[in-house]
Amino acid sequence: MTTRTRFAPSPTGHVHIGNMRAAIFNWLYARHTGGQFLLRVEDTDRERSTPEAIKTLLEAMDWLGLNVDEAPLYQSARMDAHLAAAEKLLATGHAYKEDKGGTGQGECIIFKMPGTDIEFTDLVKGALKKPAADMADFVIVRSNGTPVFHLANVLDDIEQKITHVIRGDDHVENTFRHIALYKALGAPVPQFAHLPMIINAQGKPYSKRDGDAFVGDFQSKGFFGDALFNYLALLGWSPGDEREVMTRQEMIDAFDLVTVRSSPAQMDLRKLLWMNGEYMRAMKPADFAALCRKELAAAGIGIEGRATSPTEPRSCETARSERLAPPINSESAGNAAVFALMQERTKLPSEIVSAAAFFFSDDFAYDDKAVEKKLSKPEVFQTLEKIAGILENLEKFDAETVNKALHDFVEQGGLKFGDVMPPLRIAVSGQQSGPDLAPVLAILGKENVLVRIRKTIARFS
RNA sequence: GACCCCUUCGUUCAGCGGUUAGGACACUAGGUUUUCAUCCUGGUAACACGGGUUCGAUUCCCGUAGGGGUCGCCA
Repeated sequence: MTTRTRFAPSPTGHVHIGNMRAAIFNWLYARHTGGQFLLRVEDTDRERSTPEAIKTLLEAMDWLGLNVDEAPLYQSARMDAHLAAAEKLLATGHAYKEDKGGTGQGECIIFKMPGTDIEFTDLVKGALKKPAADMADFVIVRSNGTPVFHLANVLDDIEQKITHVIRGDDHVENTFRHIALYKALGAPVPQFAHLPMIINAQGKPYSKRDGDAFVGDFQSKGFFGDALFNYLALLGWSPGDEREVMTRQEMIDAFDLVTVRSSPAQMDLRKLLWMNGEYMRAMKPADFAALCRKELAAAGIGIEGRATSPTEPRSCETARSERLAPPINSESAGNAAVFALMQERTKLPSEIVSAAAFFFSDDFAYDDKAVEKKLSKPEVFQTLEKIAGILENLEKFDAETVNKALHDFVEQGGLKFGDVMPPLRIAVSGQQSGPDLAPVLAILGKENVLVRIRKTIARFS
């Protein structure tokens, strides 16, 4: 018998990270066992289950690569079947009608617990047992005629032939009731695996106020679906060895439910960030370049020529002449060099713009603190002037040549690197930190570097 | 309150009767670098507590404490 797992969320417009981890474990288990992974949309709450909410859900799954093997089952379409089953339970004596609480709202249908102890072996928590005395009968159809979660959930799992119910810890108590339902319905009881919750630093369920709690939050911040998947898979599970950054296939191969931990786990956004950086570095240069282009374009920075600033049209010749020399040439080699420099030091796409914009725009902003700290003494400007002179006379302007020229300058002048490099970096980039300076200068090109140095001198001396 | 579950470095995952208790993130000290980041080499840091069982417990059992979950005509 092939395994069939499912993700059964109720669409609310947001997909909680804890829910998504349950989906990931379901997916991983189905793939590991060569079975099927299904989706059931529990959309009986018509208020919240809007088309947009369902779309959000589907997009989140798609983003994380959680492909399903069959068309989703929409619970709202199953009401007749649920009600019919309730009638059957009534007919077989497993349920009865009652005006519970005597509210006068009419009779609801109540499932009669069998009166025996119920036990099952949870795949992650082990043997679990509940005595008959601790379990009360429960409502399966409301007095308004609508089915309750327990009935609908079990019936749909039967309909979808689910063999392994992998879900959140908060459902363990329900499981005893569900097992009784399966038996009364004459259906085989599936295996259960209850996942511990994701908690915050206070040990409470991780929620929105603890930080990013929804899949969409991570997506919009630029995290990769694969990185989040990888991180979440490792929250409560490990392959048994010391691998952490793993491919999908490696995770599928190593996954198992019995090795899932049964204690709650806390989100560590810093480790997620680190992992995202690992995925960033593992990207193909071409893919990373495409990402850079996208980010820069979104920030209004054209990388094939001058900066494109919507507020500053550059058609006027006068305005043009006042601007700096053109930024680096638009040859793809130049861009590729920038991207290569960035790929080594970026963890989130959003960092690209702030760190690399100066390559493409002569309108880069100066870091006030850096200026105050490094460009305050008069002699700094003399030094910059000298450097400009030296660079201007260089025949070649590749990183190696530039690097040697700068080293020679420092040594012959009896200076310290700290007196020379930081001001120069600020002059050409506005920032006090960044990639190796020589390659940066080489990429910018001699003309740009000279103009930027002189503009800096003019502005701050 | 009742019932159930959980408890190894700050976080996370290993360990499944005998280990110098390991890896990763974070932190930190050096190295590399003009700087930040990357990278390399180190370091700090944990078995909640008390009883058993055993030649021997982080590992097994029982308590205690702490934390969490569930007790709806919500899902």
